[in-house]
Amino acid sequence: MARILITSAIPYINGIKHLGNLVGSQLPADLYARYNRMRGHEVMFICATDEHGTPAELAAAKAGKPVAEYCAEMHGIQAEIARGFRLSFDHFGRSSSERNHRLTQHMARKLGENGLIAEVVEKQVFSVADNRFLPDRYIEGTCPNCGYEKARGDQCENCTKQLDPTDLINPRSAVSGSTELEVRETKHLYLRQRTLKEKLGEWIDSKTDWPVLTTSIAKKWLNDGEGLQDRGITRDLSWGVPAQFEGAPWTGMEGKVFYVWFDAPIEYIAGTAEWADANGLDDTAWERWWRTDKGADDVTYVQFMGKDNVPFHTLSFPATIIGSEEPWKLVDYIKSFNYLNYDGGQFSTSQGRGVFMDQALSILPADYWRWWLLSHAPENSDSEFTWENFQASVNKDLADVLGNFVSRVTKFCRSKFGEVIPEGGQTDERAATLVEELETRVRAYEGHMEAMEIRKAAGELRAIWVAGNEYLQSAAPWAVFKDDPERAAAMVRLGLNLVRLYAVLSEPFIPDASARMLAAMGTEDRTWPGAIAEALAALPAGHAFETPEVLFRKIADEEREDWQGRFAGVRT
RNA sequence: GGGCCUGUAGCUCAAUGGUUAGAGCAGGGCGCUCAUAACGCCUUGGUUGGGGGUUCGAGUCCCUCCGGGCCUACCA
Repeated sequence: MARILITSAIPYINGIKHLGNLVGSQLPADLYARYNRMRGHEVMFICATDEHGTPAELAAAKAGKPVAEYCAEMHGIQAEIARGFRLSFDHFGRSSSERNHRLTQHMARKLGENGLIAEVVEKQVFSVADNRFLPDRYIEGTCPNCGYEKARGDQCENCTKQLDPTDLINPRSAVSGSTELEVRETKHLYLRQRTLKEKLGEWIDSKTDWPVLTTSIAKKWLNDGEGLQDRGITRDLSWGVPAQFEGAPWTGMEGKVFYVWFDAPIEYIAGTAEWADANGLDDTAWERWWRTDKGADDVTYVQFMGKDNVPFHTLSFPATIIGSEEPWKLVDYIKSFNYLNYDGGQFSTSQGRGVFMDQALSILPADYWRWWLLSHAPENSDSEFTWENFQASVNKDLADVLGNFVSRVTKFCRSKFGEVIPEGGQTDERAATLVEELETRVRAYEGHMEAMEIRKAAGELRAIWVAGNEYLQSAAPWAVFKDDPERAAAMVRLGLNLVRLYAVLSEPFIPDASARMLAAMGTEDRTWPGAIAEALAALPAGHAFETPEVLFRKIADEEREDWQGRFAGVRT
């Protein structure tokens, strides 16, 4: 039994995430966690909300609420939606937790003691009306290059020219529109990543099995231009982890907080501590997942994230861990994803374009989305959601191939033998052929799941479902029944056992349907199949079952057209 | 501007430099009737974005052009 630590990139607090966010981190992480639990491994699966930073403060202000209250509320909403999608976190924490405050400050202090923090005085734009320093992109003005009037301080989206906020003509605050802007001096702490460049480079080079997407982004940041740069890890904000605390080896940081990207990954650790707290366990319970001096030596740590998160997980966070010179567990494998696009364009939170997690669940149950998203996960390149494709995949794969298989087996048995696994008869060579095929396919499925080849795993699982229909078609128990009911009984017994086997194999993808299939078969036996022949004998003759309601309903053309129109425009 | 990824059948995607480029869906034909008009079998369909090169051999490696995407360090 292995011990596997899994973290999903933590979703930002300001609003409900769309399906692209879901499929880029939380959903594949959940798939992997569920699979490993099914295989009997000890799994710790942690996620949280990422609650600090300028956008959170602005979103709270817009909602007319204190930021702490706003975040608490949004955390509750996101947690509820995560449950709706059956995301099986062992704990869904908060980066604003007391645990994360303490651990973030601890890390900063260690880094300071190890000479890895520099104090830097720099100039930043301050908005008097907003009473806050503005990040570059929150300053708008006319582009000096192309004349576009809504250019941002970091870059003009019209001509793509890189800008400095002071380049802008008629600069104004993107928050309030105020033009009362001043350049002020402010002191910040910098993490001296340059010092760690060599160690980080060696570490990345040792990860030869990581996805190209992951290592190429890391290497680019490490080696491009002047190489890895030191990075500011504090901000002039009020909501966050205070950068000044008892024993901190620096002064003059009053009223400043750590940068959200400094404290967010630390929340993976703090979130595990929150898990221990929530379950009444002491520190040793979470430290055995994270401290290699306290039992985490045999842990395999896998992170899931969208490609935009990669630099922070390959460089900044490891710099924090390595720089602390404490025995924290470093990540073993990073699975990164490209983006999911929506019907020819991008999902857009600001424009309300695309399907958001709450809307998705209001239309169809979680399994429908889980299946489509996972079987189309953007592993190698950006992929695209279209309603036609969604409808076709769900109807064919879930309703016709799997759902109808369960339906035809159970209903045939009910009408000929009653709702009990029938006895008697022998299976023939067709059954042997099926067992042989499943043996190969199940092992291939396991291989893909272990390698986190999600689309390939989905394809293999589907082929396993199809094999059941092929068997029934060639065995034709409905014809055999007419003059040899016992032989038909053996075929049906096999078919009903296939339903149980499919429930077990499919659990990571479609947990609700899996549970319904097991319930219908009247069993709680979720044993992962070793030898297929044995697994197909789990339900003995005489065992009672129930004929389930339709497992997956089909999506009608009119529904699809309705949804297509509903999610094209601006969210109301 | 720079870096990386990407372009394969109508659609979504596969193919350690090695037979005749494969699947699923859609399309066509046949079969079956247990089942959610479902299932099974057979089948049409490709100058692998264009051009050049390396190689006994290129979807794959190199150059170039065209198209799409991401990142580019103060959004997260």
